[in-house]
Amino acid sequence: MVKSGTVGRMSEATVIMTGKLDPRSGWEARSCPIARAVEAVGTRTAFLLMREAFYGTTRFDDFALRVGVSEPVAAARLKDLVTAGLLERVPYQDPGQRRRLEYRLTPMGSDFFPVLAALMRWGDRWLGPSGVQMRHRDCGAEVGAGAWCEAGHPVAAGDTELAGRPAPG
Amino acid sequence: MVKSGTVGRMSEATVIMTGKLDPRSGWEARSCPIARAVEAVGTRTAFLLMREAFYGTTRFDDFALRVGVSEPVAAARLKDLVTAGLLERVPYQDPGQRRRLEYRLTPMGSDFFPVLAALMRWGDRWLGPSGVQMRHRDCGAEVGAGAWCEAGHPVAAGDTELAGRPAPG
DNA sequence: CTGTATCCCAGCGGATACTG
DNA sequence: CAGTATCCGCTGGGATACAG
Repeated sequence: MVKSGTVGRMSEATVIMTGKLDPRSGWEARSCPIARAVEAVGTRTAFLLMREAFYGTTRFDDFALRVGVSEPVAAARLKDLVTAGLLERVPYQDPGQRRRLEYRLTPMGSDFFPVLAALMRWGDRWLGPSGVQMRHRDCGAEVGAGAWCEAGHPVAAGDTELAGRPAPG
Repeated sequence: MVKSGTVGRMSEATVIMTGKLDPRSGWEARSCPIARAVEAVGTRTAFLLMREAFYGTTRFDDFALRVGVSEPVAAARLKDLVTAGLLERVPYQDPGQRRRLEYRLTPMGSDFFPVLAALMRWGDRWLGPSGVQMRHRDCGAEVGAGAWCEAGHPVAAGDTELAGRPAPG
């Protein structure tokens, strides 16, 4: 989000890169990639806008309508996402039409896809089937998401060890 | 979040399952698994609490300290996560100590792991290396995350087709 | 069609104080 | 150690109106 505020008192010096977070646990802002990722994307609405982008939405109106937020909110969150580098506004021109701008995923934004895929799979599994299916265009098989180690093993929660994390407390 | 509010005006009848969202796009609350997943987890803080749970944190104080939120906030979000079914409070007793409660991941919560893994990988790749490494306990290899289809192909953004989504607009 | 400006409300979160 | 109670400010978000 790269915004000020939200976390009450904190010196400017503690704000690194994507920002803020508590001096008590220096861990947060400096190191934790999850914290930084959530921070970079922003709010719930931003997540949904990213979803729309993956679904192929490019026009402002469609973003607002399909995500179900008001125009001012859509404008603000889209701007945030552009600032964060996940989306970009590119001009285009349909034949015979005037010049327009559309929102498109940057490489950084495109690479966010596994997060959305993982969320989709989890939601379908634990919150009841949604009736929505995502298929691989090339082969038609359904798309899943998960974690694995570089040796190729699937990795579940608890199968991991962390290194490089600052001592807690 | 399973909370009221936030979305201004909307009849109770439109609130389905995990809640709220705009009647304009019936799609939201009913179908979109991503919207429901984000909704179920809740806020930024809830994400970070889930991260801590995966890192092995079980005690209230540690959650508050390591996530960097005040006790009231930690209490509220942890309660939400328990209500949502991601965490559970289980009693335990160390020898010679009094009875305690600890927060533990439910199966539903454990299965959220791929989302966190994907966020971690994305954060490290696009927001700069964090210095944190997650390794597979069994083999020591680093853990990644991504999407693939059931035929085994890796799937990137744009390689997908959606089915079952209500017509937008 | 693609936004911006303004006003208002409500939830999240910080701080402090207090209980078991 | 594990919370709860209270107060208060900030940001996100809805609604409406207006602009390029």
